[in-house]
Amino acid sequence: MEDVSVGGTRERILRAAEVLFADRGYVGTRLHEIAHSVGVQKASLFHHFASKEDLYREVLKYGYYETKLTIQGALDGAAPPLQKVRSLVEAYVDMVVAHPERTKMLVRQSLGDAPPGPGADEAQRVLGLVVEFLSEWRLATGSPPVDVHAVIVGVIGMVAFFFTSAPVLAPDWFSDPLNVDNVERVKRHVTSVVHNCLAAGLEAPLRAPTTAGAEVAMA
Amino acid sequence: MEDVSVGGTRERILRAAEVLFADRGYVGTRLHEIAHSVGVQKASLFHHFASKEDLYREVLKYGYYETKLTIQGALDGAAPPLQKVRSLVEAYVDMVVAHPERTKMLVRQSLGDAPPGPGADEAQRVLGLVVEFLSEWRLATGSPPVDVHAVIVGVIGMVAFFFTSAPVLAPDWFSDPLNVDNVERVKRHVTSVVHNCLAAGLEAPLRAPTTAGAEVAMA
DNA sequence: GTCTATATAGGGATAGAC
DNA sequence: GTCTATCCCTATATAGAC
Repeated sequence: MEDVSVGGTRERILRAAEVLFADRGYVGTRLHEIAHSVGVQKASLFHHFASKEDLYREVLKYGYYETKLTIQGALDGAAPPLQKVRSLVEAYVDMVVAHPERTKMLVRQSLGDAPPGPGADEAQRVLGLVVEFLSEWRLATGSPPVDVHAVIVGVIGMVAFFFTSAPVLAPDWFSDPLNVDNVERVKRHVTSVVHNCLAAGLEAPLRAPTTAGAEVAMA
Repeated sequence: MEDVSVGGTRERILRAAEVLFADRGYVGTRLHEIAHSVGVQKASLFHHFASKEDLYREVLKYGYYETKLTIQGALDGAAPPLQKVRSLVEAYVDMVVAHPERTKMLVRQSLGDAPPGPGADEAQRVLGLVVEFLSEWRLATGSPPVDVHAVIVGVIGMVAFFFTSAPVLAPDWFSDPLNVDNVERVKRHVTSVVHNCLAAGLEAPLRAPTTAGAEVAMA
């Protein structure tokens, strides 16, 4: 998988397409706009990609690839499991913050926006990594029968919703998804939820640090 | 606000449009499909609605209206607050299950799918109802400084994601959003999360009934 | 109030010069 | 590898008969 972060017209197209696909959806995005955003003519796109659908799939593939890297990175290493859970949440949130478009695209994809393609399989494989980790750990520690899938899918939904939909739904409270305070607030909340779910039956249930700053006035 | 559940061509158009808009998004939905689904000719739609955009807004307006009714219904009455919280979650989940299309549409809307219109204001007003209820209750009970907005927005995101995206993301675990077991599982999980968040500092932290049936094998 | 027929526009994709 | 010009199709919307 090639690095998309530097030069090359092909790469610049991919990056521009990601933003636009995320913002307007597959059908809502016009090739004209992508081309304009890159600074080339529409016809030039067809030299690099066979079709709009092909371009979309390439963008999506790269998104899944990096997501998988992020998750695996947090899962590898020898840290104690409970610490890993925290790293996982942090890494995931950081990735969402760093690439909001990508997350928006994945949400759209899961709404059934575009040609299914190979995307679904890839997503399930990434999900499987986390499920496996949590399941094994849960069995090892003998924590009560938590619905591991529910925890994970719930977290993905929560985080995605915070950064993609909350600015529209609750602009007075969460106007800027890139704001550092907002990011910290989400991390704290999500970590707290996960810990409560997983440690629900343990001796000393972990709580996320409940800072007073978490309090926010009504709009 | 007229009742949409019975006869009338206009009403049948609204219902068909809701399903299609939810499934394919605003741009992805063709007026031809809506007409075909109702069993009339495309041109007839323009007798009932001024434009595609007008039709979309009408559908959306009705969705917000019923959502508001649901929330208010759960909030009214004299039940003890902690019980109300549970009713709120149940009522919300039930509504999502009863009208998956509506929820999908609202998620799409919050992704920025369509002409903003009056929708955003309406959504914020509904959200405000819940924020107010939880905030007042939290102050009264003196529970620790929870981020009320985070809890609510998180729950909305979780539930929406379970029923709209999970079937695509984790089909082996959550293939059928209408399955009774799945619905119960979601309710249990969400209620548990909310209780843990709100009762985090109370004397006897409430836990949702953790049935053994919640456990699910890896796919 | 619903139909058939048509106007008008825009989007994806191709041809072929440079 | 990028451009201009163009083909072809589909989508929204309108006109006007019944």
